[in-house]
Amino acid sequence: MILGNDSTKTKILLAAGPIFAEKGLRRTTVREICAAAEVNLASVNYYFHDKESLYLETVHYARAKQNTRFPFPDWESHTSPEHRLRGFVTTLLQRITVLQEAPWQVRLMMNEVLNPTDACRTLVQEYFQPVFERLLTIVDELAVGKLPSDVRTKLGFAIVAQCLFYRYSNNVALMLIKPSDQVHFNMEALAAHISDFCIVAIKRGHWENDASQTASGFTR
Amino acid sequence: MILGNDSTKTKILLAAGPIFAEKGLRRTTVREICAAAEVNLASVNYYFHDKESLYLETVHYARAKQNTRFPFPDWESHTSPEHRLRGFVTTLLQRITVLQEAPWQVRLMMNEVLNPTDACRTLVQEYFQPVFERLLTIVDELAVGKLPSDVRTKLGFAIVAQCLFYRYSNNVALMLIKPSDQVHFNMEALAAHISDFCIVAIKRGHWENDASQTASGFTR
DNA sequence: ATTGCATTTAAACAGTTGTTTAATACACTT
DNA sequence: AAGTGTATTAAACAACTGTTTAAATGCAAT
Repeated sequence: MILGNDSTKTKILLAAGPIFAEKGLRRTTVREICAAAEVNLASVNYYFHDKESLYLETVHYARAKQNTRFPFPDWESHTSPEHRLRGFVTTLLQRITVLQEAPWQVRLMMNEVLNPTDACRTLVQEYFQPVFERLLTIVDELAVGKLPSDVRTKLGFAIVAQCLFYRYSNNVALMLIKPSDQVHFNMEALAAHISDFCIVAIKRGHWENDASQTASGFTR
Repeated sequence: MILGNDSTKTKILLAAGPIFAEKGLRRTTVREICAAAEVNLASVNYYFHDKESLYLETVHYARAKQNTRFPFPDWESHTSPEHRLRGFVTTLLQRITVLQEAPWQVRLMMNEVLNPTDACRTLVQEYFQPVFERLLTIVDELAVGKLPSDVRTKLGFAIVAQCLFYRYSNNVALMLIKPSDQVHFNMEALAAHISDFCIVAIKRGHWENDASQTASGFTR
């Protein structure tokens, strides 16, 4: 069945997205969705069986949409890993940043990360996993030697963590930043800082062996 | 008024904490709290006026309690900043980690960070701010030169971000870690890795000037 | 025109929610 | 013993929830 943008089913789907994203599954009411979609109250149950099934379809729709927006750059082969990482971090920040009023698709997926429902597993497999693998290849190129599998993952997490921080903890972060400094926390500056921070750590750290480097290299 | 542990008011306060922490303000019901506290349904409104006021008092209580548990070590003056950072990261991870079944006080405060209510501002001022300042003094000692104010904050965020990641994104992280690697993601190993990662980046990076180091130092 | 079927609609249902009420029980003072 | 103020209780209230129902509507095929 091909659905036009004005069909009742798609009207519901499009209206439900932003509302679910803002208030989560539990706090949004079917009545609110139907009012926004300008359809009858019973339509949700008619087309989606129940509220939760509509939510699952909404998450699926959000993921599909977000794949085409802010695509990761397709670098030429001679691009340095430093440049690639900078591009990766920039794109990731663009996708998730709250500063520029993140689209509801992002909010929806973030909610899934923080408070997973049944939609979370496929979200990771089909959306996060490929992106993360891509990041890890950059990490491999940056590192001097071959990385142990777990260290590789930890380094990838370190990069992602810093990007996510400015989304999850944005409210608190703003309270901890001196007002006169807030100019320096725009997206470009943050992307540059995070990239530089991780590049230094990955290139200069000794990650080849599992053992901690603190015990050997640092004074107590 | 001095309240015994068996008074109705404290019974409510103690019962409400874990429930609010697990389900958030909206999804917990007054009936559930009263059942857990073994008090009458009307007692919440009698002692706390309404549900939200009880929630605010619960957050306040949680913050007060958490200050005494997992205290940050009081290092001797000759302790190296590397060692202090390791201790800081370890304590922070201990406080917030989900692996060891975080106490409800932590969950409650995390919920406030992600979905701030009126309780968030005082939480930051009286709890997060002092801890963060403490971290920044360690960062200052680690860095080679004097840090610009905004860079100082960014470096502090970098450390906090990596600790928070393993709490906020724990579910997703577990799906991205190879099963055979999961042994290496225990608390001690993570604390060591995060510390080492940040120590290398802070000590070896050139953070004195505002300008990005990528443009000058890295090849394209 | 009539049939058949998908869609839409208003209304009702059954359950849960936070809050209020009015009656009762209790401890303490006078 | 009577009075007073606090604490507790069961019940009810009013609003809101997701879902269901049964009737009405639209519309293409017969």
